[in-house]
Amino acid sequence: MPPRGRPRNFDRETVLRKALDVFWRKGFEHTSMADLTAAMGLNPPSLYAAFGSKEGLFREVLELYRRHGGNGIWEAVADSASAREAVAHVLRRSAQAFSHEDRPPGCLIVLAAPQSEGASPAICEILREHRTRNISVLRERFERAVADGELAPGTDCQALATYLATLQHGMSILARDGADRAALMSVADTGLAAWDALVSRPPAPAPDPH
Amino acid sequence: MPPRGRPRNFDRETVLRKALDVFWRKGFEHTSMADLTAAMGLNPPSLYAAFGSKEGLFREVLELYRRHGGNGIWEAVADSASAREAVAHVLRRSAQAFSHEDRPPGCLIVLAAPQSEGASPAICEILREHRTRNISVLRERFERAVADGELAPGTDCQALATYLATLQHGMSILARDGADRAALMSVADTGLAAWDALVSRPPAPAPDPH
DNA sequence: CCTTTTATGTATCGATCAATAAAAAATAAC
DNA sequence: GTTATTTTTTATTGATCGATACATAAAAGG
Repeated sequence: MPPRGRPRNFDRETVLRKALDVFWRKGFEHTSMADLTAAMGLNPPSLYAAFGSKEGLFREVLELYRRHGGNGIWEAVADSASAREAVAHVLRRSAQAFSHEDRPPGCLIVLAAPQSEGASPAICEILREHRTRNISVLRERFERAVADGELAPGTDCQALATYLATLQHGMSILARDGADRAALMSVADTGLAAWDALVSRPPAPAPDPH
Repeated sequence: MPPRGRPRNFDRETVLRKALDVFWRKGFEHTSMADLTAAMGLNPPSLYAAFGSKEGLFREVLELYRRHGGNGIWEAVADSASAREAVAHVLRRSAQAFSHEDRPPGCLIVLAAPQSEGASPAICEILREHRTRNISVLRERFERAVADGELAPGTDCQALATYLATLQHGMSILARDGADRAALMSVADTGLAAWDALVSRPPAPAPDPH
């Protein structure tokens, strides 16, 4: 049964995708409501009735990004067959996603509001939490790898996770600076080679024959 | 001999430091002229007479940052005794500088205007060139290290330089997200360990006895 | 002194910011 | 058809944006 009043003549997800594109290219602060209404094809009152405010719109855009635009970079980490596969996936998938020709370069979550002051504090905090969670996701996978025996006991999983997330966040800057897919993939491959070298177990000491 | 008219009652460099602090914390776009006049203690006409425009002020702030605020992260690369020392210096000095308690966290050049659209295109381009130059500085040092025999012939200097600059740029994001000096230094040390592992020459084949 | 020159303080410019008021339009319930 | 409900359209709102006009103040040159 349709609702009582006049039906809206736009699809919520369709216009959210338009908003995502604008926020992704221009960041939160520099995207004006005029930019959004133009891109979404809505008059301001329709936009505010549907999404509440610029900040509320961005929150919904961020959810859409995580569902469809985030490209599954981080979601696959927990289910990956090994820590190495998780690292390879994150780095290479990032290189691909950040150079996708149909999308703005780099990651919305890294690039949309890097200032600690200035942009809406709530927006900054949400994005910061997403970035911090990237580290946790990696760390937890690495800890499991230690328990599984893939990684040596005593491996500093927090340090490795922070290091890799930092590299991946830097790849957004690189992409935004115009790097092509080959350059991004080169960084990913170098990072993966570094991973292999970092976590290679030193030759196990000969077991005590006694 | 003093100039003809009424002397200005502020020191150019002193107020530039105030402006640097504001731009560093809030980025180019979200810093308003009202923020700047308040922090610098100037009325708008004095500010415009001295610096021309917000963009002109930022250009001078950027020069000041490179001279005094940049902390000598990249300047020492060309003169470093070895490629490894250059890498160690860049990573560790960044960890220190990005967590200096008297300064905003992270690097102005990475954080001030990450959007490709939106902020003044000229400002974005200047910052982008600085970041790109970071890669070149590293690459050139690595190429010299290959010529010196420190690095193996055939080493992909461009890939290594891009990888390390990407890591260093990511450290600004990490710092802006609140990481303390220990966390930043952990990333630096991990990156340095990765460097050592990446460039370690495979054992040289036994020289042909003939 | 008076003129010239430069900097300052006050007040404000038009443009744009995010967000709305009010009325007309389009549907369902009755 | 009439009413109730919701969306759309049009036209603005006060606030803030970067940047200035204008008059005054403070110095040097004559």
